[in-house]
Amino acid sequence: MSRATVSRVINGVRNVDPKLHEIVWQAVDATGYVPNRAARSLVTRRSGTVALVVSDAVSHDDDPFMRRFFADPFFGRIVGGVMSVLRPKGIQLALQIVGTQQARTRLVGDLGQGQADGAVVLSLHPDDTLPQQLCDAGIAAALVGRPAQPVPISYVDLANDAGGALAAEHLLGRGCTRLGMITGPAHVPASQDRLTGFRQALARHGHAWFPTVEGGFTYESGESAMLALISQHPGLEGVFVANDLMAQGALMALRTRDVRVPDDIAVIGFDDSSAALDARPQLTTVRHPLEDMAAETTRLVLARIDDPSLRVESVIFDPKLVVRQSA
Amino acid sequence: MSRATVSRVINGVRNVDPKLHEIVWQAVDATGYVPNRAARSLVTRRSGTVALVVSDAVSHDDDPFMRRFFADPFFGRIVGGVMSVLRPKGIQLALQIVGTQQARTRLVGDLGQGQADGAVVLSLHPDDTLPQQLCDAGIAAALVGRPAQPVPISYVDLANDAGGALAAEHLLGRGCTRLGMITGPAHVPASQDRLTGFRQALARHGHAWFPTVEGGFTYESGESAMLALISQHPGLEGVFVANDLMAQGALMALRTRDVRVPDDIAVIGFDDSSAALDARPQLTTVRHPLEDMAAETTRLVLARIDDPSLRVESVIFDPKLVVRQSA
DNA sequence: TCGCGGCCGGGAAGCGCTCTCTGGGACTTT
DNA sequence: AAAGTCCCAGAGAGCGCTTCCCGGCCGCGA
Repeated sequence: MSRATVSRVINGVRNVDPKLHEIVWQAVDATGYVPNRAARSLVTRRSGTVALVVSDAVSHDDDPFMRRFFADPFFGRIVGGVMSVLRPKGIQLALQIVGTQQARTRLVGDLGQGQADGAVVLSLHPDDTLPQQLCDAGIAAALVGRPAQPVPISYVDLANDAGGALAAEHLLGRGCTRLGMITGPAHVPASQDRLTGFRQALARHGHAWFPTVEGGFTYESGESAMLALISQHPGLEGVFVANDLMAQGALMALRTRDVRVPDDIAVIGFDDSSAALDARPQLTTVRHPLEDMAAETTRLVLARIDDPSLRVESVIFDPKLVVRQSA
Repeated sequence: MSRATVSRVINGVRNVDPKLHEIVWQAVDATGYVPNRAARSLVTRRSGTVALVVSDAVSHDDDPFMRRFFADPFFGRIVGGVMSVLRPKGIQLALQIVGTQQARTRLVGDLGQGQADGAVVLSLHPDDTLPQQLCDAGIAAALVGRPAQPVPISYVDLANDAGGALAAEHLLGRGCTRLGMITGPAHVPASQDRLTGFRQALARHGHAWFPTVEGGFTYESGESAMLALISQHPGLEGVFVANDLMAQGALMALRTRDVRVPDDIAVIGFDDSSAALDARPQLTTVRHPLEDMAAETTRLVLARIDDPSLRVESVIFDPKLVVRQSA
């Protein structure tokens, strides 16, 4: 029997005599034959791999930021989401971290040459050029989170502003009138949107202004932000915190000041991460379906690999409020 | 100029005329040439890839365990450690999750055939057959954490028992006499070792027995374990908790009972994860250098790829006590 | 019975690269 | 000056696979 026939059977193309078909599979099982991926890639010009690219401005791995980044559930949840769609299809995941401009250019070259068929991109830097480069090179790619600058590339994002609005409505619905917010870093798009949504919802209800303190998405920054907030604005009844980790810190701050939650001050977090469940009282929070979003991003990439002529697409997920004890 | 010469220049073999050398690199820069990885792999039989394999008994990705696993810093920290040694060498990381026995067999086949040059393995299941399979197939691999069953495969582990001893000595050194422990799941080797080390150190100081409660490495289990511990053993002066997350929960439990830490009860955690810094008071804990260990595991794999005749090796890291506020 | 059309299997090319082998040029040695 | 030596560039094979193309076989219709 010729290699050609075997190849046809294994790839399931064209009608091959069922008897031969059977014989081939038996032989494969018996000998434990595994096709050589490199050889196959060489001729099909497909690698059967999707890259998960983390693009940042950090060049060395021992950088504390990178350490934090990997230790943060954010990264793992995205990996989990991507894997959940790749695994059933037998597609490989290759992880790529690019910090320098040189690395970015190199990555685009490698990708363009077929190292991976497509890329799921996490662009962490506000003026990251990677999305544009990917786009120019015609690589099947999609971002998790909207690009900081307008680039014709597919992406999946969360309606962060709607999440902020959800928090506002809930707080208002509880009867809290004097509200405040602990925001994320001002330069992060998601932070901005959460603030905007919260602000607009309050404005619709006639609340023209509310105090804010900027945090850094860390436990400690949430703690100190809350301390600052309550000392400067003693009458506060409700606080929206831009992520759960900060909210957990905020809760601790309130506890040390003997402020009861939610009776004295109601607190709403954002993300519905494990920190929300680990906080006491458990956090009422806005659910950020990161796994689902990463999965959807991956599907977008896969679709584009199948049909490169597909137009650029964006999918916006709606956040949901998860009511627990803190508000 | 022939392809052979170009190949030699790019791979830096043999003495090539410096002038030609220069010309080639100029041409490469000018045309943006990127070597085809598949073609290169085909002939060199090297993929330039190392796989990070997570081997577990879970077959579907939506499994809550897998979700937890990815969201846990454990996974990310290992990825970070592996990347830190792979990245400078330009080696790719391919992520593989294998849940079923079939997937394991398939993985070994793929690896044996050259899909990756080696594997860093996270074996999560006590009677996982993967280490043995990898070993039988002669694949360059090493485990993070010792194998549950004796298998001639390289691994990197932490001297968990020494960590337990460190905690015991510190607690004793503070003058705490009536000690207790919140352990991890009994079937996890690392849990057992931490308990054993703690017990033996106490025994050396004449403490024949101490109360223990088994937890599940989660915040909530730490919280309820601590509640159980102090209600059953009111005179406790110090508690060793088998990981930081449980310790954080334990701290919260003590706080709700108005037990002062460390004055009434001293608490020591394990891992030195972000939970240790986010706890109030900040946790005194045993540092688990997971990134460094993952990096070392990767180096072991790389060494074995370079020289398959290398003998099986194990590297045991020593834990260090990080003294903060809780003990 | 012969011719034609439709399928199925095999031959062979070739994907892009590395590497051995060989030829030739330059330099050294006798 | 001739022969030997050494080193560098090019020719070409071949890695393992897919796929185009073609030949042959079978079935159906005339």
